[in-house]
Amino acid sequence: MDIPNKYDPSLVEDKWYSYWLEHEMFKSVPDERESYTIVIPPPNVTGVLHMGHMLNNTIQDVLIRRARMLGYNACWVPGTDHASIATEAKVVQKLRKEGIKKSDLSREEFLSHAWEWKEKHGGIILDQLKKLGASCDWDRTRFTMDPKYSESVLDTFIDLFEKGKIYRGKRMINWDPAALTALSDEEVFYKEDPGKLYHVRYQIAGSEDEWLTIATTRPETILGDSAICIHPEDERYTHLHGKRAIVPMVKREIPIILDEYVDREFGTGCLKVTPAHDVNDNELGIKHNLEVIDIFNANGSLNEQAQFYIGEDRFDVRKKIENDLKEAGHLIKVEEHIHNVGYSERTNVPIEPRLSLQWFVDMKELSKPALDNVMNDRIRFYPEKFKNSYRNWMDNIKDWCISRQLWWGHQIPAFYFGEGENDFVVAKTKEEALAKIQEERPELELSDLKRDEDVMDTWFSSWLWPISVFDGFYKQDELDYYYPTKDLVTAPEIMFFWVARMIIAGYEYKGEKPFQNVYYTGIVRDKLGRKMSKSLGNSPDPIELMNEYGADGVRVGMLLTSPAGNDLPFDEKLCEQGRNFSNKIWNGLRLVKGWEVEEKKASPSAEFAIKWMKFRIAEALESINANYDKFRISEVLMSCYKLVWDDFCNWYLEMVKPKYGHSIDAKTLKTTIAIFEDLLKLIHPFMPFISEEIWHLLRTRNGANDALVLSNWPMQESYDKQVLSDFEKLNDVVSGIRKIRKEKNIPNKNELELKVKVNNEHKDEFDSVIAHLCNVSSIKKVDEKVEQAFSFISNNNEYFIPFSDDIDIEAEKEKLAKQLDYTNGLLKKINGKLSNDSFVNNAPEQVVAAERKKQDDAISKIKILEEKLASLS
RNA sequence: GGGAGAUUAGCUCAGCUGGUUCAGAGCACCUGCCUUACAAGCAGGGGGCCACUGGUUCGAAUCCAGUAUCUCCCACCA
Repeated sequence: MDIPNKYDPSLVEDKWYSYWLEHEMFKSVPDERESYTIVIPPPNVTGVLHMGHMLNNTIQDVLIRRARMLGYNACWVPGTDHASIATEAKVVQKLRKEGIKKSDLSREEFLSHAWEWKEKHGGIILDQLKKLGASCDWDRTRFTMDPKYSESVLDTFIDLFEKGKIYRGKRMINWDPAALTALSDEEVFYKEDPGKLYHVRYQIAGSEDEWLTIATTRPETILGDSAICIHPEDERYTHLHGKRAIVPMVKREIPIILDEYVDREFGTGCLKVTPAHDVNDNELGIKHNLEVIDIFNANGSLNEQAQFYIGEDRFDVRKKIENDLKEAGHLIKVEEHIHNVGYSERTNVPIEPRLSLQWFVDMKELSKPALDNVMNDRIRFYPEKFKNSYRNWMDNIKDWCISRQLWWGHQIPAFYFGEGENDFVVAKTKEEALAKIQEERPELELSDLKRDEDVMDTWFSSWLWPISVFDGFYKQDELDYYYPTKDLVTAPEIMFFWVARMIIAGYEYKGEKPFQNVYYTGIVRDKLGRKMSKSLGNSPDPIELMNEYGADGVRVGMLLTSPAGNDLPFDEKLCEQGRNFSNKIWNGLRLVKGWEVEEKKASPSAEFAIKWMKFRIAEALESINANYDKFRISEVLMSCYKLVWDDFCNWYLEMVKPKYGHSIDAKTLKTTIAIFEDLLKLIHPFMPFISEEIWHLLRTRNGANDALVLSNWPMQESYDKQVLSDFEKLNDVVSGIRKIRKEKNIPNKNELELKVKVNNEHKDEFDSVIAHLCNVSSIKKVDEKVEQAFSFISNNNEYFIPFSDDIDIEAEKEKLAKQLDYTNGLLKKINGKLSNDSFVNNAPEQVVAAERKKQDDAISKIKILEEKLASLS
C-alpha cells in the first residue's frame, strides 16, 4: 500500500462524515441503555459559525463521542434559536437595503419576510457544525419557533399567568426617541460624555428665604420633580427633615424625603427625584409613594405636563432652562462633569428611560430551587467559582421583564377588549380568549379582541429548551428517557440569561434539574487579548481554518490551552500544532503498514516494549478518565498527545521497530496494531476523522458496525508500577548515551560499546533495548572503572563508553565536580531535615522514611563521584 | 458602586487535602542531525526571588492577613 507521507484531511473528512450519517451512527432512540444527553446551546438561526461556536461545540462533541464509546445511549440534540432582537434587526436592515421600511409593512408582511430570511439562512450554521464533525442527531434538529415548540412557550406563559407568576406592571425601559421604540439592555451602549453638573437652589416651602441646593446633570427634568431626597444621617440637612421644597418655575411643592440611597459625597448631597425619567428615581418613587410626572413625548420633546417649553426638544430645553434658571436666580453654579450616558445602538441617540406597561415574571419563589440545587451541588458548575456569581445574582434576583416591542418571536397571548388596564384575557387563541371572557362579557365578539402586539423575550423560549426539544410538555416517553440531560456547555455570559432560567423552568415544570453538569467555556480572544468580534475583524473564519489545518487540527488547536472558565487566547499556531499531531499519527500508521511480517520469535526489545506500553496506557487511561470526570478536557488532550507522540511513537515504536532490512514478528505486529487501536479510541473524541481513517486502514473491518465511532472505550486495566519505573531508569540510561553522542559528536551510525559498573540494580532486560535504541554493539558488566572512556552515572550505576582518542580530562572533571556539588547540597539539606527533631517527630512516617532513603542514595552517589574524580587526577 | 477571580519559564497553563531538590508541561527558543514513518520530523539543551510584605508551621508556590497589579460579571451613579 502506498501511503503519502503527509496526511491530507480533505480526502478524509467529508467521506467519514457522510459514512457516519449514512449508517445513522449519531441517531439516538430510547432503549435499555442509560441515556447521555446534551442539548446544544442553540445558535442564532441567522448566525454563522464563529470561534466561540467552534470551542463550545468541539467540547460538546468530545463529551458526546466519549459517552457513546462508554456505552451510553448518547444523544446530542442540535437546533437554532429564533433570536428575536438579532434576527429582527437583520431583517429590518435587509429590507431597508431593498427600500422597504418596517413601518410600511403589516405585521404579517413583515413576518413573511422574516420567515423567508430564516429559510434562506437558517441552516448555514448547522451545516458548518457538520464540517467540524459534530455528532448531533440531526433528525432531532429543533428551532425555537417550531409549531410544537411555540405552543409550549405560549402554554408556559398562560400557565404562569394563571399561577399568578406573570403580571403586567409599569417599568422603566430604554426608549429610543428617534426610532420611537423600546430597546433591550443589550441594544444600549454606554459612552462617557462630557456634560455639566448644574447646581440649582429650591426654596423651602413656608420660608422667607431658606433654600437648599441640588445638583443635576439634567436640569430639564426639574419640571417633572416630585421630591428632594437627602441622606437621613446627613447632619448638614437635619433641619430639613419633614419639610417641603418648591420646584423652580413650576412652583410645585414637593416633599423632602430621607433615603440612604443618597451619596452624601456627590454634588451637594441633595438629590432631586424625577420618578418618570430615571431608573433609580423611579425606585425611590415606588418606595416613597411619589407622584409620577411624565414630561416627555415619545419623540423626546416636552409635553403639557412640563408646563414650559411644550413641544421643544429635550436638549434644546436643557440650554434654555439653564438660562431661565439663571435669570430667576436659581442657578448657583455649573461644573464640568463627565458621566456615562446610554445610547441607542440603532440610532446613536441618547436613550430616554421611560415608564411603560410590560409583562413580568415574578422570580422570587420560582428561583428558590434553582439556587438551592446549584449550591448543594446537585447541579455542578465547572469551574466551581461560578457558583459564587450565581448565588449573588439569585439572591438579588429581580422580576423578569419578558415583553419586547418586536414582531419576530412568540407573540404574547393576551387579548385586550377594552382600554382599562385589566381589560384583557390570557389565552392561546382569540377563540379561547373569547370563550374565557364571554360569561362575563357576553356582548363581546371576536372582532372586539385585539392581541398584544409585543413578543416575548427570546430567553422565555430558550429556558424551555431542554424540555421542549423532546416535546416534553406534550409527551412523556422521550423526556423521561433523556431528561435530565447530562452536560450543558455554554459561555459564562449567559449564566443568568439562560442557565439559571433553564434550571428554574426545569424545577417548575419537571420537578427536576435540566442537566447534571454545566461546563463554562472561556471567551476566545485574539493574540492581543481582545475578544474576537465581527466589528473588530479579528476573528479568523473557522471554515477556512478547517480547510487549512483539517477539522481535527483545529479541534485540537482549540482545546490545547483552554481549561474550563479560562479565556482562550487563540493563535493559529495552535491549529498548526494540531495539524502536526495529525501528521505524526499518520506517520505512525505508515511505519506500521510498511513492515514485512514473518513468523518468528519477538525480539527482547519488543517484548519489553509491549509489556511497558500496555502498563503505560493503563496508567494514562486512569488519569484521562479522572480528568474527564473533572471536565479537565485540555489535560485529557495533553495526556493523549504525549501518550501518542512520546510514549508510542518516540519510544514504543522505536523499541519494536525491526532493524533496517529486517522483518517484524507476527505477534509483535498484532499487538502493536491492538495498541494502536486503543490509542485511536483515546484520541477519537478529539480527532474523529483521522482516527476513523486510520482505524480502517490499520486492518480490515467487519462491516459498518466496526466503525471507531461505535467502538468501546478502553477498559481500565491494572498496571505494574515497577515496570513503569524500570522504564524511567532505562530511559535515563538511553538519554545518557545519546547525550554523550551529542556532546562528543559521535555519529549515530558508529556502533558503540557499553560497559557497566553495577553499583545498584541494572536489569538485564534493559540491555537489548539499549542496544536497539542506541546502536550499541555490546554491553558488558565490569568490576573496575574503565579508563579512556566517556562515562555517566544513572541510578548510581556507572556507564562507560570506551573511546580510543584522548578525552578531555578537565571537562570530565568539571562535569563530575558539578554533580558532586549538587549532590552534596542535596545531602546537606536532607541531613538538616533529619537532624531536626521536630521534623522527625512530627512529619508522617513515610515522609521521614523517604528522606532516609534519599540520604542513603545521596551518600552512595557521593562516594561514586569522589572515586571517579580521584581516578581522573 | 456591588460581586467574583487571578498573579508560577518568553507565551498558555498544571501543581488535588502543606512533605521526593517542587519548581513542572506544551509551545516558543538554542545546538546538532535530511538516521531507511514523519524536517508538519529526530536527538540534546538553556530558561522561573512561584507578584510583594508579614504571619501560622518542624516544613509554604500551596494555609492566613495586608499591599500592588490585572481580568470578568452585575449595576449605570444624581
